[in-house]
Amino acid sequence: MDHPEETGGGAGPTRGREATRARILASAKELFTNEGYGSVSSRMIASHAGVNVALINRYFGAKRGLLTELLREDGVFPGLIEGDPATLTRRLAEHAVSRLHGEGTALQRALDDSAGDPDLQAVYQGRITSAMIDPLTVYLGADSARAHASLMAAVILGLTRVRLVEGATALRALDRELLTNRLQALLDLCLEDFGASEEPGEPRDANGPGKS
Amino acid sequence: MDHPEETGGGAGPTRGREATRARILASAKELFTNEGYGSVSSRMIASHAGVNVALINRYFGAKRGLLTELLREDGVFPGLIEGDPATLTRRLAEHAVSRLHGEGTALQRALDDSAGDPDLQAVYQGRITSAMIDPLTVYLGADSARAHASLMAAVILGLTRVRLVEGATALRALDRELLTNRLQALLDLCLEDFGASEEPGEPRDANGPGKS
DNA sequence: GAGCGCAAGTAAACGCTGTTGACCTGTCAA
DNA sequence: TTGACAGGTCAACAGCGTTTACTTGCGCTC
Repeated sequence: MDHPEETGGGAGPTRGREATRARILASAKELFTNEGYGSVSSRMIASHAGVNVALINRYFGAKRGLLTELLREDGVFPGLIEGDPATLTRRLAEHAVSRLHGEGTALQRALDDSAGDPDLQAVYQGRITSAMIDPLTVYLGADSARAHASLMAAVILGLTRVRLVEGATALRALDRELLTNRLQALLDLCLEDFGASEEPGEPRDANGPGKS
Repeated sequence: MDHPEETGGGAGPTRGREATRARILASAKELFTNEGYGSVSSRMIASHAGVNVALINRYFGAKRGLLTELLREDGVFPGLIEGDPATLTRRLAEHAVSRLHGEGTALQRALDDSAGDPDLQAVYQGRITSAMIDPLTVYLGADSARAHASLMAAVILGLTRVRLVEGATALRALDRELLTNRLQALLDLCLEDFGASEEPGEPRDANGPGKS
């Protein structure tokens, strides 16, 4: 198991289990970041890493395994949920706007763009639930917490989706502060107790924002 | 294979350009509906339709062409946007909730579930913009109409996304009327004029819906 | 030191995909 | 009768993710 010395030591060996694993992972990260997930084949990763294709499946089970691993270290929703409850929606809104503007890890951006792929879908399926909805649910801790959390997730994910599908040029052109405020208001609204709080017959602005 | 006269007309010939096209389309629809898009291969469609694989590409350019064609007749957002402006958000909310509950065309449901596929993504990319965001923008007709429309689209698409990724069990367990009301309120909020209307420092319910 | 044994790495294939170009074939017009 | 041509077929292409059987290299024990 433990591989002694590994020639030269220090900076890192170029052979051996851990070294190879790391090399594959690094290549995958670089290629996914630059080309997206779907456009990068197992063979490309392997040849870029200077290893055999079969090793990808040996070490990561399948191409999808690479994704899981990369996302684990990258952290899709880094500690947004812990913290002062009073500013939760503000933090989430800022995070979402930041994502909308293409900020965040280069890998995150690339994966957002590849979000179509079934593999990504499958991996996100777990991550969004476990890294976002579940913690939110626990955090809120009320009866219908899960529903509130799901609603918030919908708003946040929907924004990513619109960016992907339409470009969200108009949204990105808005004053950032104003957009963040609006988003926060939406998230706050997601949190409000379900019940008789709304009056459906009385939309606030049904004619649009200033039809003039 | 059967080689009838096809002069009988009426029910339709089984050979000839239009007949073959229709047969392929029907098979694609049936298979996509039952198995999803990604799991159905060109060869499966062809063999189900009793035609040669090459004909799919001859008549529809590619597998993706089948999708485009099917979606054209199916109508993803059937005339929701025209109508009384005062009830626009209500209609959209009801539509979204209905989709959330898995109602709508069987094909729509199936395609929602396959939404991952790059092909679907590409086709939806055009459709969501042209069948939802563009009309909404025109409909609203204000300065920042596009931004409002994008925001509404985000909420609606996000809901689909959450259903896909998490199941949205909690949301579907809610009283349907309450959920629709909340959704309508969210959409109304999307429509409000951007400006100094919100006070970001004062979240409505930051501790969650009744931490008790 | 010789030989064993296992982990690391490799080569070649498998079965599948969407797609294409060359080839038949039946029907209709000249 | 002959030609043209649309409709239909077949076999192949290039690529994919993945797997199986194999070779190599290294440490450990006898």
